[in-house]
Amino acid sequence: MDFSIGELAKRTGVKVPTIRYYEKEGLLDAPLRTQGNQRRYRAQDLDRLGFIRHCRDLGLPMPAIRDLIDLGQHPDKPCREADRIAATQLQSVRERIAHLRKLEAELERITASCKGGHTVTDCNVLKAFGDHSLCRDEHAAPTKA
Amino acid sequence: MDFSIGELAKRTGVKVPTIRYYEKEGLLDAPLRTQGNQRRYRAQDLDRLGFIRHCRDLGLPMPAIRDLIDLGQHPDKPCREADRIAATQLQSVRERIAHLRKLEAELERITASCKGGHTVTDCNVLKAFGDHSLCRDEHAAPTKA
DNA sequence: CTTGAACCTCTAGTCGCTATAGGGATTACA
DNA sequence: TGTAATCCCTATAGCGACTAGAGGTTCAAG
Repeated sequence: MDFSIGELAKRTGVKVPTIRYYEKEGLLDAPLRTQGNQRRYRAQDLDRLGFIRHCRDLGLPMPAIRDLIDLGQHPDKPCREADRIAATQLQSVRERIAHLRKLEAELERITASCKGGHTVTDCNVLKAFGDHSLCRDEHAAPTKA
Repeated sequence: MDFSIGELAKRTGVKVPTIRYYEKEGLLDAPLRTQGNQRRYRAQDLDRLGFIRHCRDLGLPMPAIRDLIDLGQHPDKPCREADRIAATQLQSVRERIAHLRKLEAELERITASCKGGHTVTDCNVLKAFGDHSLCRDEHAAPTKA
């Protein structure tokens, strides 16, 4: 019926300190304790932690997960908000991909410029790292919105 | 000839506290100071900071930048190391892209599952966030090597 | 000579954990 | 019942790469 934090960790693949951290951050409810002050969890905590873990794997930041959990507690609310969170995350993922693809292109160009020139003095790689004007594109990190 | 930290910031687009941080971390040499203890920079510092900034824009972690700078100070060394750093970074960028593309696919699927079902009770988006078995692929974050 | 902008150092906060220290609880087995 | 192994507890500090703020000093222009 009840199980320890170690059991919960084993069943979900989430590490023990991380579980305690989620509790402190309010993503997991504080569970009952034994007389000796140890946490004892139930099936519903397993579900909740599985939800959190999947959201984290999908890259959602913790405030977004908090919002989704709150939403899950109010079954009558419209699910527009959940959809908005998913869409926002999708957009952010796409922006990060776009940025990384530019980096990929520049880094390809930079590594290709190494003709085995042997010493640092005439090293195109070092030159390329130093000089943005050699780049085809802008590629500065996006100011996170 | 010499200029202040604010000037250096303006010319490179790197913020003043960040410049001080780079100095503390050993990426920038400690510059000369005025009698009143204010930093005064020269052209070479501008070049160095430009190099650092471009590397950061390309996503290089600070230890890699440190290595490149060290390398630049020893013109006789082979540039193999610089090439290796670039190649490593390229690989890491490619891995991150691969991961994000999986997330993108799952998030597309999740957002598409919202048929405007109106309330949370029958919200496919929330279900999808909670249940990895609905996903087509593995998409957990890669354990960073 | 005064004003106001720019500078100084130091500390703490960001995010999502992870690691460690220094202890107490539980469980399995003899 | 004793004891040893393994678990669990709290609290604090660290990661990377900055950013923000407090509280005080110096510089440059008028």
